[in-house]
Amino acid sequence: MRLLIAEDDKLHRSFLEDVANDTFADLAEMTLTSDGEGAIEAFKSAQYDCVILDLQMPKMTGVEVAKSIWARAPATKILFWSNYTEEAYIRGITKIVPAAAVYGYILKSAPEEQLKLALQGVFVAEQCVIDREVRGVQQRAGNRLSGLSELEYEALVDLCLGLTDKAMAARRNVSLRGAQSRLQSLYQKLGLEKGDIPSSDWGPSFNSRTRAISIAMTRGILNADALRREEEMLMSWLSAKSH
Amino acid sequence: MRLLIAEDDKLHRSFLEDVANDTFADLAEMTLTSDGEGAIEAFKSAQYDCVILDLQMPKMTGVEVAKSIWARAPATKILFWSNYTEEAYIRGITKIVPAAAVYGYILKSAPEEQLKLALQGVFVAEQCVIDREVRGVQQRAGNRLSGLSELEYEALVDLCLGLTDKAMAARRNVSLRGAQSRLQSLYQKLGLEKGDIPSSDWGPSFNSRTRAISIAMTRGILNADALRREEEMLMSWLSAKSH
DNA sequence: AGCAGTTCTGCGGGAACCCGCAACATCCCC
DNA sequence: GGGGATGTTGCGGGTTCCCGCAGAACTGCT
Repeated sequence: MRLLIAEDDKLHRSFLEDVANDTFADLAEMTLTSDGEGAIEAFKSAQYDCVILDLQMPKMTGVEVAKSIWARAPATKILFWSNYTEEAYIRGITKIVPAAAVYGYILKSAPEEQLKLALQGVFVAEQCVIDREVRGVQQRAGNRLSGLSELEYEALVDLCLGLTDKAMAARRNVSLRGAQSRLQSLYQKLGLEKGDIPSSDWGPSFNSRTRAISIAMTRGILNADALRREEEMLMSWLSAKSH
Repeated sequence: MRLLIAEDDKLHRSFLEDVANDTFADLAEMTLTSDGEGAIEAFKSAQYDCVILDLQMPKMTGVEVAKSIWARAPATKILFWSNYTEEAYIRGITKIVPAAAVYGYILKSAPEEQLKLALQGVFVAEQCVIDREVRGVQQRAGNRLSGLSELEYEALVDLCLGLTDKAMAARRNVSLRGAQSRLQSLYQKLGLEKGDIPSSDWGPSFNSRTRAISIAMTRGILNADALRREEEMLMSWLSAKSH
């Protein structure tokens, strides 16, 4: 077994190293990296069949690293090992996981025992091991009623970036009304009914536009990290637009 | 010396324990807790002169814990030990630190050597030890030109919570135009000039209201955690308003 | 007192936004 | 081919927002 580990926190990294050494007797090689670029480079120079990834690393998300790895070798088994159950990451993962790929998702707060089980399950037994809590979020996100569709998610991103309706329309190639329509269904999904707050005396307390952002951020549908990445994508689109 | 440590990540916690044991020979007592409530309770039942706090813990921020501790015993020496340099936390700290209090702020990413130095500096030599990076943010926040005034910060909070102008006016006890005026100066401070994006052909690309939120979040002036706390304060104000 | 700096206020107009209504266009499934 | 679900588009009007102008209040400093 050849194992690659990417984790920026040095304590967590050496912890993973210890547990891996403890769990597997047949480790042909183990490589440790502290960021996404390092992981991708390491994977290019030598093939690994098992990978442990921290989501939330400087510069590059674990999700992006996984995407690059799976693009090169779809059979690679990946265990995601993260701090929180941010919906932003979970959505990203379920979007890039290949058809029959083996992967796992476990939280850092879980006891060591569970981590060992996950390592065994994903890397040896080749089964998907998803933490209960994560599973819950994943299911909600996939649910047609409570989760956001791809289009609604796009609208949310544009909204959080601070675009106007007109700009959204231009970016997504729809009419102005089309963009507004997407916003409307987004508001509905996020639960922005008029009677949210029991009818205050000084009129409507919430501005749908900004309230939607507030809800998205507190629920973790989008986080500051994802926002920074989306900002970059917006900028590159902007410069491409002006040929 | 009597030392209290609050840190939710168990790896980091035991690391702190080791380093503290390693650094100080005269430890009369050391208590470890994994959340804010535990720390406050521990501090009530037995006096400590030195405290290490993680910001960003579940339910209660290290900032709130520090506030409670300093309210009870202003001479307590506190070392903040955090992941990132979120302006949200730094602003909170500088707001609650008593006149002549001794404290320090060091990042988890710093090498062990620096942590030891900070422990010595704050707890023994009784000097303030602030990480360079943090110091930079702190200074920018205090600067009249680039940093936000208290009023502008309030406006930002209300904005990010999704309130309407009218609701802000009601909450802050100013006229409608007053609230809008605060927003205007906020926009200006955040750098929302009209020519931000080089004059796109399809009109103004950014909605000031949402763009301001975007900038605040990516810069870390406000984070999801702080937002959730502010949300609670808003709700309690709301229910108080309707007696 | 005088003066600068900051904040609050009303007024008014132009722009942006929210959304109900109604008409299509797809696509899928029975 | 007839529902059904989903997504797009135009129209219209009521609301909210953004902001320039100008005056008033309040601070701290000389």
